[in-house]
Amino acid sequence: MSNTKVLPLLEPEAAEAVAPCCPPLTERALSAEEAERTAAMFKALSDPVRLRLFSLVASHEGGEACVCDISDVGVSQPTVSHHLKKLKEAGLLASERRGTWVYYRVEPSVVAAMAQMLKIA
Amino acid sequence: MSNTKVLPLLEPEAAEAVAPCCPPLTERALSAEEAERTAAMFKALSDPVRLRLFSLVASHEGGEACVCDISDVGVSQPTVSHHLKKLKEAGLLASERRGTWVYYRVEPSVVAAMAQMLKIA
DNA sequence: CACCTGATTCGACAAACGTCAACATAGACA
DNA sequence: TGTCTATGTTGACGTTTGTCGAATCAGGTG
Repeated sequence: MSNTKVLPLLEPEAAEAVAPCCPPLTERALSAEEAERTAAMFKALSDPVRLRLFSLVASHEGGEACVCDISDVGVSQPTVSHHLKKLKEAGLLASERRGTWVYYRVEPSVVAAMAQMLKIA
Repeated sequence: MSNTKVLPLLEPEAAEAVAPCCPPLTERALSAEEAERTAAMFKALSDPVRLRLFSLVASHEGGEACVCDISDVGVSQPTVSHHLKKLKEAGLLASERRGTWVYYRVEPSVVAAMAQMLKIA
């Protein structure tokens, strides 16, 4: 196939959309588009396996973890890869290959935006 | 179905599921059961329509809203009812019938628990 | 009582999702 | 070069989810 394909590291659209998107949910009602974008972030954490993977990365020393360190969550390796991809597409994780292994780390600003929305009262 | 400790303010089911579940995700990795319970809460907010309904209730004056006040989110009324039920089952909303109308309000402790999990350093 | 309005439940269907086995790709090393 | 290990991708399958129309329930009013 083509060797000039674009790497979906962190789509500029997602990066821009997430940062200024989120007033606290008590402040005002969300528009349809805001709800669409925001729901996508929550959906990324709505699966038990994904949530475990995310917590494994988030709680790992150094703030990042190799896939090999977090693959023991009770599903097959392709499934782990699939979930990590979803977390990456949602902007919650970033990945980087260093030699043999691929490391994932949390994208703090996106998670902070989610937390801010849940600032009730 | 009832377990050891139940907070008086919450439905037994919801209190059981939510109360002791949530260290910050950076603190340690979630167990399978913790992830199961927690993912259910995030799943409740993972749909755009549900998220809009939730924000409509949360941002409504007095902290509660009649179904009739928030039904205009672009789906049929049975669908609205279905989503409100899901939010209630997840412990995020509580409902009360007063005469003709049914009022929904946010369950602050549950939302606070979710926010605490996203406290990323 | 009958009638009306607000809200939920039921039944059905298409779309989205999670999962796996098989295959493909990337890098290390001999 | 070839082989081995670590990740990612593909294709398929069963389950779950979101949606609606129709029916039903609940409460107020005449």
